[in-house]
Amino acid sequence: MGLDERKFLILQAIIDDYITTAMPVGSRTISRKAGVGFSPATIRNEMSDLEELGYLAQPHTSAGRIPSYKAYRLYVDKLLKAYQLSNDECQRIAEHMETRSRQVEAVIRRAARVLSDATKYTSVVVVPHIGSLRIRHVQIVPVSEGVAMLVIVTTAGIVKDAVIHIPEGLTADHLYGISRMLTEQLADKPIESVRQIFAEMIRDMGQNRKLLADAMRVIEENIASVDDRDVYVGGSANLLSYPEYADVAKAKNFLAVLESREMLRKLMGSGGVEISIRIGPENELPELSDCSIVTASYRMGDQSTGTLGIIGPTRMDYSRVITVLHFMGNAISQLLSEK
Amino acid sequence: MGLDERKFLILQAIIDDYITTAMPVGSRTISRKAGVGFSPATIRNEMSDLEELGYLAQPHTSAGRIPSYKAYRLYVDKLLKAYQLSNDECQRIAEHMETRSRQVEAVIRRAARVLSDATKYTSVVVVPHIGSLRIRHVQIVPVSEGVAMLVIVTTAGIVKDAVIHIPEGLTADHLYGISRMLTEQLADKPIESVRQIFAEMIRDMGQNRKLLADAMRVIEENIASVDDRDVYVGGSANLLSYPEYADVAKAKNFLAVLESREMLRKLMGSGGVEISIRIGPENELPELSDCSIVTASYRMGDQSTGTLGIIGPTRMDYSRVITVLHFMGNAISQLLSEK
DNA sequence: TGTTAGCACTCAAGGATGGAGAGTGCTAAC
DNA sequence: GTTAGCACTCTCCATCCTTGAGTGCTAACA
Repeated sequence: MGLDERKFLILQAIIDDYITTAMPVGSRTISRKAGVGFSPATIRNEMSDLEELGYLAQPHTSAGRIPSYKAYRLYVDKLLKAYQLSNDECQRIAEHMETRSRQVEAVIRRAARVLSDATKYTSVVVVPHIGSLRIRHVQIVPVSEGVAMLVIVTTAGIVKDAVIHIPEGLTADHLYGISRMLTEQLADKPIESVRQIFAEMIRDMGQNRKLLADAMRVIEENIASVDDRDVYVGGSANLLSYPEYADVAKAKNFLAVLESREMLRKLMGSGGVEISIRIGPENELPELSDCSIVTASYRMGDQSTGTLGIIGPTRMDYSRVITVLHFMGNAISQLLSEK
Repeated sequence: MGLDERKFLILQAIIDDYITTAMPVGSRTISRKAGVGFSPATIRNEMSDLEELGYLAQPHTSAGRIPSYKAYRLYVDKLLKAYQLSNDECQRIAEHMETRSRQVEAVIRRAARVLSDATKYTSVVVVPHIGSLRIRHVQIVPVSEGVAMLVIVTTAGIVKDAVIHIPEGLTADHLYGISRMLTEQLADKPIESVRQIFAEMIRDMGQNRKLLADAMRVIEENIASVDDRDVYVGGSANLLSYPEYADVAKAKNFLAVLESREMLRKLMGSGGVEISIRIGPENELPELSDCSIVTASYRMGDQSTGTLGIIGPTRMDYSRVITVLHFMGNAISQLLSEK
C-alpha cells in the first residue's frame, strides 16, 4: 500500500489543521476543507490506511487523528523543495533588525529577539566559532601583580579577553613590547593557527629570551579559553503559550535545557547544512522529544559561520519558520559582513 | 489593640508554616507546634485579632489563615536584626564558587548559578557600573574602512568594546598613535571623568590637529555606549516548582520580566543598602506583586559595587535567603578584589 | 470498484450531586 | 483569661449522567 496523491493531500490537510489547532483532526473537518472533494466516510477510510502506515495516531477511539513523527518528516521533506521567502513581512523584519551598532554581540542579541518575536517560538543564536577569524590586534594589559588581561581583536569586530597569570619579573613595558611583537606576528592569521606560529617563534628565539618564551606559553594556553561560549536565547517564555506546555513540569524541564548553554550549543550543531530540521525523537534529549529544532546558518566575515535556530513544538509552522530563518540568516550575514 | 508577645509568636509560627507548606494555616496546626502552649480555641481568638489588625487573611471561611504583605514586612524587619551566617553550608557554597578563572564575567555567571542552586529561587546578578572603574588601557583597532573597535581595559579586569566609525583619512598608524596617547592621558582615571579630560585635551590642542580632535569626539560619544548592560540570571525555571506558579500564564509573565534585562536592572537597584528587601506590592511591577526581591551588594576593586539578588515568592525563606546573599556577597567581593 | 449514507458504538469533557474533612465562630463552662 | 463543645461553612473529590464529536462497519449507489 503506497502513498498516492490523495493520501498525501489528506495527510497534508490533517497536518495543516493540527498545526493551527493542536487538536485531533476528524474526518468531517477535512472533508469540509477546500480542495478536498470527498465525504467524511471516504476520508475515514483513507485515514485508517494512513494510520496503518504509521503516519497518523489516535489518542483514543472516537477522537480524531494526530500526525506522527513520520508524518512530519514526510511533510517537511516534501515541503523543503518548495519554500520561498515571504515578501511583505521581510520588510517588517528588516526594520526591526535595523540597529546603529554593527557590534557583533548587539546584532546577534537583536536577531534572537526578532526571531522569537516573528515566529512566537523560542530562538537560539550561536556566535560563530572564532577559530577561523583573523587576528587584528593583540594586547596584554597588566591589571595587578602577576595578573594581566589578554585582549584579542579579530576581524568582524569581535573582541575576546581572558585573564592570564604572567611570569614574575615582567614589567608593563615588557608586556607592551610583547603585545607589539605579537600583533606584528599574528596580524591577519586565523586564531586556530596561533599555536603553530608560537611554536615556530619560540624555536627561532635566542635562549636568552626565556622570559618571552614563558609569556608566550602562558598566552598560548589561554588562547583556547578565548573561545566562543556565546549562545543567545530569545523568547524562552514563548513556548509556554502552547497547550503542549500547559503542564508546568514539562515547561520547567524545557527551561532547564535552555539554561544549559553547553547543551544548547550541542543541539544547534547544524553540520553545515543550509537548513537542518530535527523533529521530535530525532533530538537526542528526551526533554525535547516533542519539540522540533530548525536551524539555519549565517556567515560572518569571510568564512566563519554561526547558527540560528528555532525550537518549537513538533507541530510548529515549519513553512513559516523555514522562511523566516532563511531570511534572517541572510540578513545577519549581510549586517556582519558589511564593509 | 497592640501586638503583644503572644500575638507575635503566633504570627511567626503561622508565617513559618506557610513558608514551607504554601497552604492556609489552621489553629490546630499552630497549637500543636512546640513552643506554643495554647489550645486551638485560644489561637483562633488571637488569629481573629491578627486578621483585624491586617496581618492575616482568609481565602474563604473555614479555610486557615495566610499571612498578608504587612505580616511579612513585620516578620522581616524583626528578623533582620538577628540573621547570621550558616556555618557548614558556607563551605559547600565556597567550593562551588571555586573557579580557576578570575575573569569577572566567569565569576558573576558562576555566582548566579550557585545562588539559584543554593536557594532554589531565581537569582539575578548585576555587574557593577563601570563608570567608577579606572582605565588601564585604551586601544583603537581598525577593522574595516571607516570602522574600528574601541577597546577599553579597566581595573578589575573588565574589558569593554564598542564599534566606532572613524573619520576618513585616519590610517592605522594614526589610530595606534591616538591609542598610545589616550592610554597615557587616561591611565588611572575613572571612566566617568573621560568626558572632562577630553574636553581639556581638545582645548589644549593646536588647531592643526583637527583630525585628532574629530577622532576623540567620536570616541567620547561612544564611551557612553561602553556601559554595563550585563545582567545574569540563574535558575529562571526554579520558580515554576512552586504552587504559586502552577498557573502557566503567571509563569509566562514572570519569565517575560526576566527576559527584559533593562527591567531587571531597574528592579535590582538596591540603593546602596547592604540588604534590601522588597515584598510583593513594594515592587513596582504588577507581574511581581506576589514576588519578593531580596538584594545585597558586592564590591569590585576599590569602590564600584554590584548587586546580587534573589526573586522568589513572597512566602520565601527570607532567613535563609538573607544568609546566603550575605555570604555570597562577601565571597564575590573577595574573588573580584583578590590581588 | 470506488464512493457515500446510515447507524451503532466509544470515549472524553463538562455539569450536577453528595459526602468527607478541615477549619471557623460562638457560647458556655472552668 | 482559657478551653471544650458544637453548629456551620466551604473546598475538595469521587461519582454519575449527559452531550457531542468522531469512528468503524455495512449496505446501497454510480
